[in-house]
Amino acid sequence: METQVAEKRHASSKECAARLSAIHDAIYVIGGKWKLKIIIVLREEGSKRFNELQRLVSGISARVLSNELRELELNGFVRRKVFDGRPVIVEYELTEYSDTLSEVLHALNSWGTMHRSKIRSEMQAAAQSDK
Amino acid sequence: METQVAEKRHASSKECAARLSAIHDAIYVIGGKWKLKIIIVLREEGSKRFNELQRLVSGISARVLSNELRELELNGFVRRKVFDGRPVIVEYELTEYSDTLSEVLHALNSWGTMHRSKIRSEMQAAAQSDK
DNA sequence: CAGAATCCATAAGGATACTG
DNA sequence: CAGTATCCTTATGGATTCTG
Repeated sequence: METQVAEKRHASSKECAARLSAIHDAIYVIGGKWKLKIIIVLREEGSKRFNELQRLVSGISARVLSNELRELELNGFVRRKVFDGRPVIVEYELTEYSDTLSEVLHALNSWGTMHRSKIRSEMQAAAQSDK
Repeated sequence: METQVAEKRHASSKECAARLSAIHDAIYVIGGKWKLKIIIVLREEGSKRFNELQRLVSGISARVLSNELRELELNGFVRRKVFDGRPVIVEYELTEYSDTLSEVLHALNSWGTMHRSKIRSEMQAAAQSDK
C-alpha cells in the first residue's frame, strides 16, 4: 500500500495529471476553430474538393483551410486524393481513423445544442423581466 | 414531402448546419487551451484558491488564469466564493451546470488516451525500422 | 493572497493577388 | 481548380511589476 494522504473525496493527483495530459493531447490535435468543423462537413457531406470545402465551412479562408487540411492529413484524419487530368482534381476524404472521433463529436454536438437552448431561454426570461 | 435531391448517403445540409453551429457554440465557450483544464482540476481536486489553481494548472500565468476564470464564471461553470478576513480568501468551485460537461470530458479523455497510445506505438515501429 | 496593469513577443487568421 | 505568397491586423499569452 502506498502512503495515504488527504483528499479522499477526490481522485489522486496522478489520475488528475493523466486526464490533464489526455485532454492536452486532444486539444492539441483537434482543438482550434476549424478542425472539427472540417471533419463534420466531410462526415455529413462526404468527400469534397478544396473549393467546395471552403464554401461549406463558412468563414474559412483558403490559406487557413490549406493549413488545416495539411495538419489533419498529418494526424491521420484526412486523406488527399489526386486525380490527374486537366485541370488536376483533388478530393479530401476522411480516413477510418477519423471514426474514432465519433464519441467526441457526438458529445460536443449534444452539449452545444443543449447549451444553446439554455442560453435562449435565459434571454427569454431576461426579456420578460424587462417589460 | 419535401423535394428530394441528391446526397442520399449523407445527412441533409440542414443537419450539417445544425451540427456546425452546435460545435461552434461548444468551441466558443469551452474551447481554447485552458478552460477544460481548469474545470478538470476543480473536478478532481475540489474547490481551489487562485494561487493553488495556478500551481495545479501547470503553465498558466496569473493574467490568463484570471481571464479564464472570469469567462468560466460568466458562462456558469464556476462560482467565486469570497470569504472576508485579512487577507481576503477567494475560492473557486464548480457549479452544478458544469456537470453537463461530463460526457464531453469523458469522451475527450478517452480519445486523448487512445490517441496518445497510438502515437507511442507508431514511434516504436519507426524506431524499430531504423535499426 | 488575489489579482490588475503594463509591456512585449508570438501566433492565428483575414484580404488580396498570384500561379501551374 | 487548388492552392501559395505576401501583407497586415488581431488575438493569445508570457513576464514583470504593482496594489488593496
